[in-house]
This record gives sequence, structure tokens and C-alpha cells, in this order.
Amino acid sequence: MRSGTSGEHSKRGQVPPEDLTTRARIRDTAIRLFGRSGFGVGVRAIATEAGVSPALVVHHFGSKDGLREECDRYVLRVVREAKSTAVETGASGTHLLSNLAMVDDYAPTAAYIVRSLAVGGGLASQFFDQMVQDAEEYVAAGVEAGIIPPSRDPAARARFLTLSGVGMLLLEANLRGPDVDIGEVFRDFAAWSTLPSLEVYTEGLFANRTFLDSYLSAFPNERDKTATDGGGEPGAGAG
Amino acid sequence: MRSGTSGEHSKRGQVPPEDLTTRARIRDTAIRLFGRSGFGVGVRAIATEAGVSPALVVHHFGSKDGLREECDRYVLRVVREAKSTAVETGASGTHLLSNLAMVDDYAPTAAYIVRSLAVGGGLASQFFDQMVQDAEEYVAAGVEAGIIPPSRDPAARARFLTLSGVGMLLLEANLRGPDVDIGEVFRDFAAWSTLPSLEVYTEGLFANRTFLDSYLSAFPNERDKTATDGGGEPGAGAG
DNA sequence: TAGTCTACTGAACATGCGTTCAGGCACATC
DNA sequence: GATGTGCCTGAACGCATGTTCAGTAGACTA
Repeated sequence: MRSGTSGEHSKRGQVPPEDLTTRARIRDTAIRLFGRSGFGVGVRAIATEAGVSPALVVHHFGSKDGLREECDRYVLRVVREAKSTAVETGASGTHLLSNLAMVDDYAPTAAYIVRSLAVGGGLASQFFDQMVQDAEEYVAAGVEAGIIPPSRDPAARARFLTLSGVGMLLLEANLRGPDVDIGEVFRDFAAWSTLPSLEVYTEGLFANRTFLDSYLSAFPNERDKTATDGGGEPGAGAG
Repeated sequence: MRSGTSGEHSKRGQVPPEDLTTRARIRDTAIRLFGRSGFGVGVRAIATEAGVSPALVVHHFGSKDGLREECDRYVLRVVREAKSTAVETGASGTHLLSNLAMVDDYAPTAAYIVRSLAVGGGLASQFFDQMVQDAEEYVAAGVEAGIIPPSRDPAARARFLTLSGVGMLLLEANLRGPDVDIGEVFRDFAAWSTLPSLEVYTEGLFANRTFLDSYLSAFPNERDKTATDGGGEPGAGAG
């Protein structure tokens, strides 16, 4: 499951830390510490871990916020690159984040993203919107391939699914405590949640169409009104 | 949808703040501010808002952590009481939290819980486990009533559903920014997510049983091996 | 060689935090 | 009236934080 030192994609892992620019080393250290313990970690801790003085950090990045912004930009860039290389494997949305966390080289990046989602802000929204869009395209492809039933509101369904996947992960990580190994969370979660998720996603959670139909009769939908594709009739919900 | 000043259950809302013990007033203020802005709010802010000196806060609660623990205990007690009064209405799990957030008197409590889930710790785990257990009983009742299909692992499915519901809410709140009206998040979320959730939960997300069956053939399950209740045959996944 | 620029440091500064402490005030008890 | 006994406050303490600043070391340029 976990690859790590292999692969063409991990240019980063091949560069020993002492060969990096001091600036890059500080940035990488910050991403690692932010990801491990949240954005509360101090400039002194980052500086010490990177083997420099606290003053040098602000010399390079202006302030702690400046460092944070640089980390955001870098993480977003790394994810974009990882996504473009992984596009042929079919990874998307939550799966992309999951893959990131599994590959050891990218684990700090994934941890940083999860921390970012836990506090909100610029990168969080940006990253989440990107995942929703990916999910929408991915699900649309599944619909076209016939393995996913069409939705009355594809955008809402994509957002729902993304929010569910990422939210579950976020909560699972939060419940573990302040210092979590995000990769471990991903692995554990994938292990126990596969069966229930497959059950819910193939057999559904409701044995009949009562709830959906009564909702649709209250808030009629174009697809069900015109019945273009022979879907279930709206009708009054039976109870 | 939002009730507020009505109802037998809201003993709290009927007591004007000036009639409360100073200790209780500090506790309520802390819950409100913690819920609104997270646990980063200072003792000075809480004291000022409650109309007392910072020193009095630690006089009553020993320390900020002491205050936090008292808030946790109180919130847990309020939720238990609310649950016991709402048990006949059939509210449970996420629905309980949702109902809490909708009723204006309980909104600070719900907000506090969400903040608590966002940082982890004692109350978070306790509250979440309680929700999972509620969900398990609730879903079991649904299965018995025939409106929910049985699961191969009811405990895992209950945890999955709870994690999804609460996680979605948590992430939605996080994405809104640092100071959110949790009640508003609940209302907005309920508005747009009803259709996609009903779709996914009644029609599923997969048009056929391929994924589930291939998983079950790789990790056989007792129910599907013995076929006690005439469920789908495991068989090799078709593709 | 002198000048300049960049990377970098140690020490100090300002600020906000949780917390402590000496004491004031009201009220009950003897 | 004297003596506690809780509730409560203003001011200060200790600490950690982000940030500033004067100054050093080395490399590159004129």
C-alpha cells in the first residue's frame, strides 16, 4: 500500500535536506511541523528544527503569516503537479488526498492540507472547491459509463459526496488527538470503512423510495416531472 | 423550523442572566464565547463579557482548563437531559445535534459541541461515541421496521453514518470561517443537502453490485457465505 | 583593496496570555 | 463591636509569543 522511496514522481524525496536552499528547508520544515501539530507551532520551534535562528525565518518570509502563505502556495503547487501526473490513474477528489497521504513523501503535504481544512481560510476553501469540481467531473464520467445513476442535481451530489469523504477524514483525525499521523488515519479509515461505504453506496440506506418520493412530491424536480428517462414516478409518498 | 422562546424544555431561556449565580453566568458566557470563536478566547474576554474580573474566573474554576472542564460537564448534562426529553420524538444522533442547533436556546450548546469536535479531546470522543451508539440503536430499529436494509456489520455502518453526518457538518462550519453561526450552518446544510442525501441513501451511488460483490469475494462475510436471509450471492465480481 | 550586498545571528522588545496576590467589601456569627 | 468568611477586584508576575535591530561573516564587484 505505501510506496515511499520509489517512483518518478517523488523528486522531492530524492533531495537530501542539506542540499536544499535554506529558504526551502525552512519552508519544508514549517509544512512538516504545521502538518504534525497544527498552526499553533511557534516560529522558534520551526527555526530550531530547521537549524536556523528565528530571526532568519522572518528575514526570509517577512512574518509568520508570510511563511504560512508561502507554505499554502507551495502545497497547492505540489498538489496540482501530483494531480496532473496522477490523472491517468483515475485518482480524484478524496482519492487524491488519500493517495497523497499513503505515499510517504507526500504525507506531510496531506497532513498540512488536513490541518488547513480544520481551521478554514484561503487554502482550505480553494482546495475543497477544487476537490468538489474534480468529484463532479469524476462522477459525471461514472454516470456516462453507466456505473453511477444520474442525479437530479449533479453539482449538489458531488459537493455532498466530497463533503462527506473529507469531513469524515477530518473528524476522524480530530478525534485521534492533537498530534496525529495522518497517513495512519487514512489507512485505518480505509480498512474499517470500506464495507459500510460499499454497502451504503450500492444497497442504499433506505429499503424503499418513500422518503425520496415524498420529498420530490413536495419539491418537484424537472427530471421527475417530465419523466424523460423513465425514472421512478414522483407520486405521493406512501406514508 | 426554529422554535426558541416556547416549550417546556427550555428552562434555561426563561431565566434572565442577572438572576443566575455569578459562577453560572461565567460558565454560560464561556460556553457562548467558546462556541462562537473557539477555545482560543482569553479569560479576560470571558470575564469582561460576563461583567466580572479575570481573577474571579480563576477564583471560581481554578484555571482556564478548570472552566473548560466545567463547561464540558455542563454541556454533556444539558445534552443528556435534552435527549431524554426528545426521546419520544425519535430524534437521535446527528438529528439530536441538528435539533439542538435549531432551537435558539440550545444553539450555544450545539456550537460548543461543534467547536469541541473540531479540536478533539475528552468531550469530543465521549459525545461522538454516544452519537454512534444512538445511531446504532436507531438504525437497528429501522432495520426491524423494515425501512432500512440489514448490514453485514451494523456497528461499522452506524459509525460510518455518524462520522459522515457530523464530519460534513464540521467541515462545512470550518469552511465558513473562524466566527460562524452554527445554527445557520445547520439550516443551510439541511436545505441543499436533503436532495443529494436522499438520492444517495435510496438509490445508492453505484448502479450495480460490482464493487460490493468483488469486495465480498475478497473478504467473505458470514451472512453472504451462509446466505441465511436470501441476500445477494457473493460470486466473483463481474469486472 | 575597498565597497556592497546578502545570509545570518544574539539579544532585546512589545504584547498577550494565564495566573497570583494582597486587600476591600458585604454579611453572618459570636 | 469584634471576628471571621466568601465574593470580588486591581495590579502585578512569569512566560511564551511574534518581531525588531544592531551587527558579523562571507562572497562578489569595481
